[in-house]
Amino acid sequence: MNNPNINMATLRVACSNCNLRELCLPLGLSLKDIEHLEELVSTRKRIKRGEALYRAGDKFDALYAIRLGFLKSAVMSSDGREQVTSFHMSGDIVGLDGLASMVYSSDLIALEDTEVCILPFDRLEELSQNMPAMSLHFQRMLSKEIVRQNGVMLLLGSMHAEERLAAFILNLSQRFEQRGYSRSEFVLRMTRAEIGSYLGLKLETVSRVLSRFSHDNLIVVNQKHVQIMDFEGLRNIVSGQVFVTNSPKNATVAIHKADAMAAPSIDSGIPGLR
Amino acid sequence: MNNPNINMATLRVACSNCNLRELCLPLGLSLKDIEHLEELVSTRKRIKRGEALYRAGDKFDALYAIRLGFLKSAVMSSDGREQVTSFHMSGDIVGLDGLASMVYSSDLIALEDTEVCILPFDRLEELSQNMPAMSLHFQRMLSKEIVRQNGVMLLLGSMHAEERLAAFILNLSQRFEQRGYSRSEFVLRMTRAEIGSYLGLKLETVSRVLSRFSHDNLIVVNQKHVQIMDFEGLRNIVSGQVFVTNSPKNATVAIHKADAMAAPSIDSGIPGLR
DNA sequence: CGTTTCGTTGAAGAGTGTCAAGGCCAGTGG
DNA sequence: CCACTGGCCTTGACACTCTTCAACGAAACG
Repeated sequence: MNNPNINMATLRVACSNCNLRELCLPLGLSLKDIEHLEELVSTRKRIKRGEALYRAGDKFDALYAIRLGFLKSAVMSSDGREQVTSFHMSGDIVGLDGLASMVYSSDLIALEDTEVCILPFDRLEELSQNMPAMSLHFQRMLSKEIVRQNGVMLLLGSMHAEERLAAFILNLSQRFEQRGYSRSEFVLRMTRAEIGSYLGLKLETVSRVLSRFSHDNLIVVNQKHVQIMDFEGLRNIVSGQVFVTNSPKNATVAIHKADAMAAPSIDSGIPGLR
Repeated sequence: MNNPNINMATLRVACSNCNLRELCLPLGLSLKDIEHLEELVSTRKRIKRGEALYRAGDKFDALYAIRLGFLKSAVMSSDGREQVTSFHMSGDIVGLDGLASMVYSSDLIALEDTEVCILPFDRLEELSQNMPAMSLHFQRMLSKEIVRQNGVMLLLGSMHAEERLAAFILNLSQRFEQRGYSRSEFVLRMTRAEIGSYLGLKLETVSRVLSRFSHDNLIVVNQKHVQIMDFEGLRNIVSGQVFVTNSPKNATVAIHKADAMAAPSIDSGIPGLR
């Protein structure tokens, strides 16, 4: 759009200055390590809303660190149904699925204008060899994604619509908070249909459940704008204790369950997963 | 049980002789590499049916290569619901979820008496540094697991009970075949409830759908024994073209869809995923 | 300002879940 | 060897959640 020269200049990377550093880099890197890294991260790239950063079947040649924006990953079934497998925001690293067979296995689509840092894979490979900390960090990221997906499988496999949506909202809230935004008020970048695909629900169900939450004063919804009014209430729904639609179950039981929930140690980051 | 000395002796590892090598090792390792590897793989371990190799919250200190047997991974929701996230058989590497935070995030339970090779993590780390091929192979395994889980999410998020079970049976069949067993006749090592948990269904639904498949001559079921009679029929169900219960949909459309299905290139190994 | 996409809501129906009863099988102990 | 037990599987009837179909309103876009 603008003069490409100016773009290239302004887009030169500086991981050391990047305020997303804590999100995508391992802790305790030396200055020298970071210099190495800045050689790796060659350039940035901008994707407009609706465009794909890559598509299933494209040759895998890079990972991407999201600087700004919002994207979805999705896979397609043989008969054309789309399944959104995750939503990504600033600080996330995407493209991890491409490593398996050197071909991306999912589509990555920008839900709003997005800017990413390109991490070319061949240089990443070199770097891993010279920098054990980097290699380990990379493996951790992959493993974290596996753990996250375990949480989604739990959600898809054993939760009701209300639990899924409560968990979804709380998870988004948490991620916004980590990035310095409000945890209680944010704008959904995806459509109801995309939320539904991610949660294994139809868009009408998503809309209805959000309305129900709104009616019960758990949240305020206005199209894409969401404000959380009652975190505790949402958490109770995730734990499968309260169903806003039906007669409230035995309150004593609910409290006992809440106690039980306080105990577990591991925080998966996915509401509802122990 | 037996004399532990004898056990230790017979249990000394020999990756070079192991007939599962192609499954768990990267191709093109030098003899020297393999020698290194055999230092890594210290000992084996036996787990009896019903026992856990590890549990969520246990300190992560090793990966395991399954030599013989059958296991399930499962995560638990805060209110006690179990979600089976995968079934593992010989040649699989398990424990990948532990790397993320150095603590396993799932339970790994043997569904039959099982024998595994222990890959202590500290030695794996060393090895990765001296052996780039190993490090890359390891990253690929992690990425493959991510791709597999994408397939499961597709299944859980957008398929009907019959499609899920057809996909499940075909996937098992394929994995048995890869290991030299019959692809058309095998024994399920897991219960209906465990299949249901994995597929996001109740055990009664699993039972009913299997009965329906049996009634339609797609398979023969006798408790845990399954024989596939009609692969094509199962594949059609996965593609969402045929529903055995209902009136057959427009046949022409089905054929068109089948054509569309033939085109895509990537084989995810998960029936139904492009 | 028209067109399109997106979101909400209602009514009816399909697909699974729930509850319950009974059968099959392996293991155990008399 | 047989009866008993407990776990697993099957099947039916009914309830319920979610989907489907449809209509309409609101926002976004060119």
